[in-house]
Amino acid sequence: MHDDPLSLVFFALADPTRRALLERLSTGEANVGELAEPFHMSTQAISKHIAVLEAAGLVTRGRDAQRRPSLIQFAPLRAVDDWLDRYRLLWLERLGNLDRQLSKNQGRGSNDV
Amino acid sequence: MHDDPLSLVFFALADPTRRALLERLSTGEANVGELAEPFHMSTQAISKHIAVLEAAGLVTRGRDAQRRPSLIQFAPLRAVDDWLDRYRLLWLERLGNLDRQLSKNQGRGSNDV
DNA sequence: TGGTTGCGCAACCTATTGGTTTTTCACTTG
DNA sequence: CAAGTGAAAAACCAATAGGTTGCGCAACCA
Repeated sequence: MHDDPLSLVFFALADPTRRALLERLSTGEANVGELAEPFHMSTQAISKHIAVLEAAGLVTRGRDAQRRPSLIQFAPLRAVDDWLDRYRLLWLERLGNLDRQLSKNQGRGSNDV
Repeated sequence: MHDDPLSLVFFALADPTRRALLERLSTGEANVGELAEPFHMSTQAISKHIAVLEAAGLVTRGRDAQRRPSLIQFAPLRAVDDWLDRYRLLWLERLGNLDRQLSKNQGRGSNDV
């Protein structure tokens, strides 16, 4: 694995289980046991997944007696959003061109978006 | 690797080399030889990276004589954008709360964003 | 004090990555 | 047709991902 921040975030998100964990955490903090319940996977496996999310900065872990609740963090998601920015312009531009194409010569073949 | 579309996209993006390739391709199509040049890596290695991008739908490959130019595709990036939507609301909300906190009681401790 | 709960850590196993080199293929050109 | 070129395919290898089980530890409970 590459360890630059953005790669860590993308890598963390490249797994349905971890995205589901994140979604669950977006409704409020939870400890490992609670997070593991919907999945048929050991709590240790979930714990590892959380560690990956933590490495990416997507969650932080607190302490409440012997529980270790995970809390979602949005900053890395904003980083993804920022990274997307450079392409947003391009895909809008391409949509614009497409629109122009469509309105210019209506009723032709060969379209590839 | 999990093979659901979104995981493939995130996985493809979780590598600085592949993100650089994508950025290069955002300026126009290019064949493997051209793409490989800035990196000190074999063209075969680059070819594999492109295959990963292709699996995610981020590029398509055309044909021009014996060249096989890669062309960027924006749809998967829009999918990422859509996926982010569900969190955008939350992080804005949190920013809103933060703003309210800040304006309500200016000059206190304990802030965690 | 002794049992239970929540969780992290380490060891271990298998599948996959990410690079290499070698081979094969498709196409152009002399 | 033969030779040269751009690139994919295949075989191979070391490192890592992602799961498992087993163990230990700290905090609660009886």
